[in-house]
Amino acid sequence: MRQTTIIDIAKKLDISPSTVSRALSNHPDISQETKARVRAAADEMDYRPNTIAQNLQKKQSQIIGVVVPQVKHYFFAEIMAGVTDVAYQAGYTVMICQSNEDFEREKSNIDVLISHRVAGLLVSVSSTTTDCHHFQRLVRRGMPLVFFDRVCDHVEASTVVVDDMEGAFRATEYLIGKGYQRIAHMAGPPFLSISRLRRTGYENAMRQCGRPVHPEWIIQAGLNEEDGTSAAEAMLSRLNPLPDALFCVNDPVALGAFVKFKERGVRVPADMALVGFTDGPIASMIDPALTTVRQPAYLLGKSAAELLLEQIRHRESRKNPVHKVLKTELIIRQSA
Amino acid sequence: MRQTTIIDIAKKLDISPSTVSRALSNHPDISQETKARVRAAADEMDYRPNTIAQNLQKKQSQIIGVVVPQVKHYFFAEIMAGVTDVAYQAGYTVMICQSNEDFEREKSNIDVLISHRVAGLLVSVSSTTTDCHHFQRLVRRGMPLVFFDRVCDHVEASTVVVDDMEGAFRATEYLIGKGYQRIAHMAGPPFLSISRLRRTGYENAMRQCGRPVHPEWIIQAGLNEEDGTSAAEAMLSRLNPLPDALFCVNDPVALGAFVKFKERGVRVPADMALVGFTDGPIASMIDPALTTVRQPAYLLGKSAAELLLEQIRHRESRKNPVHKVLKTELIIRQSA
DNA sequence: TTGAAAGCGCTAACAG
DNA sequence: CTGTTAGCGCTTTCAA
Repeated sequence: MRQTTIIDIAKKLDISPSTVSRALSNHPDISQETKARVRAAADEMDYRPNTIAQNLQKKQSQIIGVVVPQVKHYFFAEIMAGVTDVAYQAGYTVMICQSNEDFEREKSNIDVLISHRVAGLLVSVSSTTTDCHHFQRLVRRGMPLVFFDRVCDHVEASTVVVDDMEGAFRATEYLIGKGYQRIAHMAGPPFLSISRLRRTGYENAMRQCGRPVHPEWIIQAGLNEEDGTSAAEAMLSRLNPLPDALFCVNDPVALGAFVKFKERGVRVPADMALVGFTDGPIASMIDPALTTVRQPAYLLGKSAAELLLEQIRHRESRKNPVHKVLKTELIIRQSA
Repeated sequence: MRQTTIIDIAKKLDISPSTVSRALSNHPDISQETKARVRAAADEMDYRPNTIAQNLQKKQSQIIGVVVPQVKHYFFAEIMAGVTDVAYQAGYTVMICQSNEDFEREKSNIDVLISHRVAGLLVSVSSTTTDCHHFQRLVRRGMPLVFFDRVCDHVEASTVVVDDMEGAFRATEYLIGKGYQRIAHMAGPPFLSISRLRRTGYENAMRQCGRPVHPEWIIQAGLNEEDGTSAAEAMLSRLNPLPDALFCVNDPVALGAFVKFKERGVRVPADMALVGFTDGPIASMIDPALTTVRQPAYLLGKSAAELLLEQIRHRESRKNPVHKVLKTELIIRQSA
């Protein structure tokens, strides 16, 4: 598609391209009359500035690069909404890549975004990411970078997360307070910060209340519904006596377990209390409704984007990483 | 962030930038030895090609622009997953904008994407979009453009949609076959193609089975859960006798109505059969599980992206818009 | 097999 | 107030 350029306008008006450029950017030096003529011509010729050329010249773009594990997960989709809104307000556009929880793809996504000379990077690492050296290099070279939700330790970058440990602690504490005796935990992929923190929150609450932490009560699962279902299957066949309460690393896993329990006639909450983490749109819709830890997803995306913009605009802020922790809230419903 | 350029490499190796460029793109003219040296240096210096410069030179980018009403809606998030995957495979990146169902923002999104000289555009129009002239202009000027799900009539662009009318027809037909007597419909925003088609499908099924189409049985709603809730509220207070079945424009609306029914003691399906459209992740989780028309969201995104790539790569295909219609499937569960 | 030079569209000194 | 010029990083003729 052939687009009108500043030169086309200049020719038509018989003035120089620089005058057109200045007129378009409302430079004070240019006369009102010229500005008016230029604007009229630009309008008529359907001129759209070539951001590519502008960016090349300015040696940086107004693009925010985002890498998420899976766009379709409600949690990330909601975060994206926050990011996109903030970016739009600030005149930035977002370029989005999904890693599909694959480390290699994550690296290649980053490369692509770097090649596009994005102004900054927003990333939530994949569950298979164990090596964070490429992030360290980026930061060292001055690339504005903010991790959200799933962070890389040992990287001097700003982060925005929720109080995973605290949220998990409160949820477990709540179950203990309700008198449940055998409280199990379905944990997420071990390398992920969120998995570790939530698990630790669970363990701390147990210990602090004088409960033993039985290793067999910690069931390794993933992050998806299927993982919850299969982990529940395993739990049902292996544990005797069965736990009477289950705190899951996130909603999807809790929902997967819920489905299995229903299928097997395990009543929630009578036989098994159930608590999730996220408070996605499904939580309140199931019966019994899911007790869960609410994460402010939109706000998380918004904050991450704001932090990144701050870093993009102020070089110094890059040196002082900020670690923002958003409050979660235990939403008590019928499942526990 | 200062990035290594082709010139840095050239200086270091004491050869010309053009040689470096050619070596990097594996040009046959360059000797193996030079190529090896260049590649080694590029690696060592952590060189990343400047896509902006490449694009400026090629006068087009490897970016696909996407405009959706709301990224956080499951349906669109899933579509995005399809788009993103296809784009990644083909070496394209996706730039995403959300219109938030606002016509002005939609236009401004398009402007931004055009300014970035995207290779093509994928759009699902907002519910407030009634004027499609800007799209017509784009197409006339040769911009590859594919509408998905929500299309603009009278624009010579390719489209990928599901068989909305057919899906709605089958759903309604099913309700009739089950013996329901007073089948109502909650319709979406009137300007949207999907709203009109689904409504028509409902009406056609009613007529074809010799049922009268009572205007008061068609309740105007929106597309979100809140809309379903308030529409149900209105229905409950205004209609007497109450319908005994309700076909909704989409899942969220059905879910919103479901919540209201539960609250008011209207039993589903005993007092009111309920059918949705989409088959999002909530549908199967509620109790009774929602009977709904399944839309292949991921496939829709994938097809739209493929169609767009085709148009980007082959000029001629732009002249012959393709209209792809994906099959839906009636998923029968317990709510009807 | 390699180098020099021009140009993609735009901005910003510098000059007038 | 406006024009000239150079240059952002890269590719690509045209020459050598």
